[in-house]
Amino acid sequence: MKPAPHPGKGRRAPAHDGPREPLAPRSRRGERTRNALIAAAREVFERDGYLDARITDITAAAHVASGSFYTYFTDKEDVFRALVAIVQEEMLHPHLRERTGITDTRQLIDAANRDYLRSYKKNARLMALFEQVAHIDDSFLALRVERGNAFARRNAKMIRALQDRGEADPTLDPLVTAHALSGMVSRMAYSVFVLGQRIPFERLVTTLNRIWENALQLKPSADA
Amino acid sequence: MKPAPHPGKGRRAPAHDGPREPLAPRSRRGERTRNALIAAAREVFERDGYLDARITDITAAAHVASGSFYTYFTDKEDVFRALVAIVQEEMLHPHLRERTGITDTRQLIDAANRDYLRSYKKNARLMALFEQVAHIDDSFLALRVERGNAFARRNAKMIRALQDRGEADPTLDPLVTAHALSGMVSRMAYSVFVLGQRIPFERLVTTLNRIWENALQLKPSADA
Amino acid sequence: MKPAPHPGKGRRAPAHDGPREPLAPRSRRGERTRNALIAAAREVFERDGYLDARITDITAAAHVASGSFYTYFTDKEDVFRALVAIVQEEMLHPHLRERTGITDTRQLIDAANRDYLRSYKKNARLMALFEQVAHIDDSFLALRVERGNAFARRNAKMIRALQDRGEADPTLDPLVTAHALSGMVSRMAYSVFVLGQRIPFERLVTTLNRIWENALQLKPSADA
Amino acid sequence: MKPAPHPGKGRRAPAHDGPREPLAPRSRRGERTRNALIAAAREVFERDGYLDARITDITAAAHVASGSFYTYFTDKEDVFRALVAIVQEEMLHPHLRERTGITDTRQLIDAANRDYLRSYKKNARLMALFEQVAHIDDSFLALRVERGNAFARRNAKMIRALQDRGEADPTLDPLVTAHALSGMVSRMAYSVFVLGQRIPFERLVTTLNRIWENALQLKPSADA
DNA sequence: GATGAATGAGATTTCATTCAT
DNA sequence: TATGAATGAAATCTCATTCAT
Repeated sequence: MKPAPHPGKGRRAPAHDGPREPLAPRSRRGERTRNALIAAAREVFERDGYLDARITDITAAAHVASGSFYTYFTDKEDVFRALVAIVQEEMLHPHLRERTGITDTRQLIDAANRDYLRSYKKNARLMALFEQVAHIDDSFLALRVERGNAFARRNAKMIRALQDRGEADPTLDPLVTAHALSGMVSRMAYSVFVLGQRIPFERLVTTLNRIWENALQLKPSADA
Repeated sequence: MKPAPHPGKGRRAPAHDGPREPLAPRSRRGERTRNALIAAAREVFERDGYLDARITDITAAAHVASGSFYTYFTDKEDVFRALVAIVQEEMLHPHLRERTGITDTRQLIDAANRDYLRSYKKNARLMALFEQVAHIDDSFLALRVERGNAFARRNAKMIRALQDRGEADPTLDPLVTAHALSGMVSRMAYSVFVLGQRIPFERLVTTLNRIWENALQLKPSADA
Repeated sequence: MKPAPHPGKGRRAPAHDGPREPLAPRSRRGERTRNALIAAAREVFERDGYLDARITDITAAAHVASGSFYTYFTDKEDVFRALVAIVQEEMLHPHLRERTGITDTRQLIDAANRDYLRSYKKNARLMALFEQVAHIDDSFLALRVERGNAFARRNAKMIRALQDRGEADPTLDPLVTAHALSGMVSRMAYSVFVLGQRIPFERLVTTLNRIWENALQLKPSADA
Repeated sequence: MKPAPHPGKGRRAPAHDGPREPLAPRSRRGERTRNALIAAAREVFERDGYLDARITDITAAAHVASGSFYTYFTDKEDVFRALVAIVQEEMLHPHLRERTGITDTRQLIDAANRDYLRSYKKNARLMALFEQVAHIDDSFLALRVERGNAFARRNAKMIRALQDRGEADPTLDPLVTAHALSGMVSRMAYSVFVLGQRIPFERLVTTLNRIWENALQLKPSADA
């Protein structure tokens, strides 16, 4: 029953002789408007989903005239990109490991998983949104893939180190394993926090930790 | 726009609350047309994605007048549902395990993973499509979730049995573990066959197998 | 058809349950456009009838893009409603009787009938249109009925007063009589000014007046 | 919100080189089918109204294939015409007056009104339908007008006769009066039996009779 | 910078009518 | 005669984007 007209992705010609390019705001007022639009976009996207969100919903939520949107963004994809940028900054926990001073592998795994899941849970609606958009717009998919790869590469490095020290199953392909285990965690996060799969937080963390440890065949820990 | 057309503003509401219901074809010719439409839908969906597929593209691909679509389906979602039904029937490998007579757990895991991945690879475009639609339309998401749950329940049963026989890590939560490991495999399938992550088939299978075995802490196999 | 779009099959329903509500214009320009659309609607409706009038005919007549229609109205019914509202305001002759200072019943009847018929004649095309729409859309029928009832109640009050003063046939049911006589006049107006029944205006008024007087059994007037 | 596409009245070219003309049925089977279609048409028209009735609704109600409709009728208007013809035959009360042998004017008026109202009440849905169609299709309007005129001419004759005999107000224009009073009755019938105006049958008849008598200024009856 | 009205391309959907079986 | 699938013209309605004020 969806009316669903609209040119759909990329049917419209680029038209590069068009009007003004969206600018970075120069005045303080501009700064405020731009921020209001991003906040409103987040609100509307989370509420309606990416597809059903209309530019005018966003401007309405931002208490701004519809035309003002184009002062700062070219289209929906563009605000979304800005939103992603902001949120990623918020969610960044860089060098968690080194920072916390944890050296025990088991504790490291627990800290990483726990951290990730906690953060995912807190931003569940947003994560759902990113997931949705990744399946709609290839440029965001690429982004997500790249992030996943970086993550996996880091984990692969760790696995390789453990293998070298004889602390992990040497028959595992480090990169594939890293991909698989990271993917497993993020998939479970999606299942539980977005789809509502009923698994208690603690049991989730514990089980995922254990699977990581077992999969790598870590030596039994002292406290086990 | 969910027109959701109230009982009708004024005009006495007719008995039919909408247009004629699409019926199952009664003649051989109708059967042929319906099938042509589903085949065309598959083609168009795989080519353009769910969102950009237009009804008229489908009818054009089926060499049928646009109106004929509505003889058999109510809308895009409806053909898609029909397509899913057909494909699921095609892809059904029921009781593969028991049927093959495999009893060794390691071999069972290998057979299951290998089978799943091979099938996924073969139908990659379609799987990508299903994944996309699940992120767009909640009713399809529910379908996918349910399928995943059924799968996980089956695997959980197997894990529990192994634990009871002392062949698997007894500290693992069977259902959560099943979910996690199944999810891991399907996520990797998506990464490799849809997103094009470059991992050779054999290495993929082997690594996933090994992760399963390790995660469950299976006793070393005889041939290892 | 009242699309009456159910909550939406699957996709999470957005907050807006349909498109944007048409708003009252906020700028002078908007005011002008809205008025142009109503004027154009009147023109097109009178020319083509309600059923054959297309939205695009209206926007074309208003020299406006088709989409602009939906800035102010939801659909054909909606403009029609606006048109009715405007015309009713134009045609309102409130308290005509008291205002004119006429006290003689006969003169009052004559003034009322004459006034009504003159006005009907002047707006004949519009009246025909209203009549047509009342037979197509129940909500407009209800409107017309209500108006008729109000009218009849007023006349019934007058009849009752005359009966109380012994100046009218006491055996008549005031309300039924009022309904019947009012209906008679408006029906004749329709016959003559819309259908083109060939009766000279003066003879029409005189005869209807006389029927009213006779029906009520008014005492003969002095000038008769 | 009505989808409302369709060519609308008379937009399509006549296309006189088209397919077969609808024929009168030659076989007994054909006779049955045609009758079934008319009966079904009545049912559907009464249920959904003329505008919302679809050809396929009629064929469905008649348990006949959609194509069969065109064996007997050219379009919706055509079945409707056939329906009218049949119903008029059913409703014909010819020469009521002479038949009943009533000579007293008052009794004649009562018999005529009573008869008309009773019949109207019995066929209310159909009368509503005819009324609706008259406002939609000019050819049916003409029909109704002609019927009204014939009726009025007959009544006018009677009025003239009464005037000549000194039994009715000589200042009344007979034809206009006849039109007005007949119209009044049929309008009231519509109000009460179609629109549901709550007036008891007997009071309705009595009041209308009295208005007729008064309007004509009949001499007081013997039994009054 | 902000406003908000105007634009218009384009997909969906209906159902009367035809015609091959 | 009957069947019922196929046809296809046409109108509605949406909303991203522009631009005059």
